[in-house]
Amino acid sequence: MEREAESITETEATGSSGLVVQPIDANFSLKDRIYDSLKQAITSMNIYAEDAELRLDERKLSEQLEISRTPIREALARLEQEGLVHIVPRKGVFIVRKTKREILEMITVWAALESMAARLATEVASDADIAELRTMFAEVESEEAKAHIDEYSSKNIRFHQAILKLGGCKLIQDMSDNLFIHMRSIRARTISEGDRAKRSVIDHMNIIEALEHRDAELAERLVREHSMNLARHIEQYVDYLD
Amino acid sequence: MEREAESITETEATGSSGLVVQPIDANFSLKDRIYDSLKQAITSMNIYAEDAELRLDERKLSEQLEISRTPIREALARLEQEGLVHIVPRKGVFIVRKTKREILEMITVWAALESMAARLATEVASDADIAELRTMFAEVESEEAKAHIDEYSSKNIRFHQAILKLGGCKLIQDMSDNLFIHMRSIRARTISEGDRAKRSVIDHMNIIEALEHRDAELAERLVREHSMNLARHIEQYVDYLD
DNA sequence: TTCTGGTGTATTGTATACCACAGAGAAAGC
DNA sequence: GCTTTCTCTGTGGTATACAATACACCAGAA
Repeated sequence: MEREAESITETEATGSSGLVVQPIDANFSLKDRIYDSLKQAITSMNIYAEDAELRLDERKLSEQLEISRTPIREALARLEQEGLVHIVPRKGVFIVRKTKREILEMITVWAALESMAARLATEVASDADIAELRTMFAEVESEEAKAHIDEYSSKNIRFHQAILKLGGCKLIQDMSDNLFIHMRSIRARTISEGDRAKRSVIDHMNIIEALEHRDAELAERLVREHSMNLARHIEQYVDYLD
Repeated sequence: MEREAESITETEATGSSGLVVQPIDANFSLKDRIYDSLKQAITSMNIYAEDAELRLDERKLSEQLEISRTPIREALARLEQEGLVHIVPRKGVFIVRKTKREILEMITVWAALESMAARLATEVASDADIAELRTMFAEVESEEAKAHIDEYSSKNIRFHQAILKLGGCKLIQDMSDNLFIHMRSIRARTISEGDRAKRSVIDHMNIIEALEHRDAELAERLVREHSMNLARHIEQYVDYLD
């Protein structure tokens, strides 16, 4: 009993008022939180701006976050593996600017994944799920969101994510999400150009109809061509990359 | 200026005028070498064996490799991001055993990527490159490699990698390589079952012909169905996973 | 003045010490 | 003899100290 008292006083001095539930930070280590935090920070900044600061300073980060460099370095190692940053030995950590070619390749992969998802969706998705696409579609089109680029762009992405989800393949979703992260910063600047928004709406409608008719070939083709059109558009008109 | 850069081909512009000492090993830090080493070690072991040791001990590794734990931990962080290992806080580092469902999803993604590569190949690959497939095909079929599972399997993979390469999309190649790493340990055990090897050879020949005829639709479909057949086969007959 | 060489500083790479927690085994109580 | 609890050990998590190197700046000589 005395030993009990001793050990308690030593370890849990802080939360002594009955029933302090603190399971919170148990499952997540610093490394994970820093990873999420950095990823969030990187993806939300415009890395293609002229004055963008692409260098990450470990020491500065450790001071800001009030932790040591070790977990930061592990988080950075993960980010490098994911392709968001590039670590140059003895030089520093730099946020990666994707080249135009890399962007185009990401869109190509995206086209491959989403068209496969659409194909799968014609087999496994429920009628109700497909019907929901129409609701989402109505939202995107009706709200004049086309005027508000940001909003339109994000709803547009959500439409595509919905299709990816309908395929029922978790891996496709995850890989696509990762691609979207890299493309997010440029999508807003491309979707609004020309009459692409209008054509995009038509494409979406056709895709929905193909899914409703359970036409695997057509759904796959429409999704693929829709994405590849974006690639062609970027190839022709975008030149702020590189 | 950028246009200038674009016109220049991506060849390595090493100034080849006398006294090229060494491009230098300075680009590789311990962390990178450990990463490669561990990846190599993990992919070459049979992680589905009953007695497989799935636990990785940081300290033991540091003693074996005669370096400190820090770079090892960074390498492990990268491997975790890649999905090869799973780090459980305060418990340990474990090599990931893919579930049957995950394997099937990887094959699905692979089908999506390779069928897209085949489609692209019909547009961008040179006749010579496609012709080379026949050479490779002959090797695979003739050498009675079918008896030697390992050899046949590796050549089989190389055939598919060749198609992926013909598409000219670097990202597709990289992502597929990553998928192959995860699948390598199970491919050898599936490819030989039943008369799959024979059917596989026929499929390959048909794919080559479709590419030669520049038939994008057919090439894409054949590649996709070839992969999805593997998925169906595994779904039905493989039960040593989970 | 300019070029070369060195030194100093800042920053990353690596090693090591310490901490917190999980799990097993031992010890004690029933 | 069984259960429970405690302690001990081993492991990963974090902090920090030290080493190596890249870059900038400065000094001296041509």
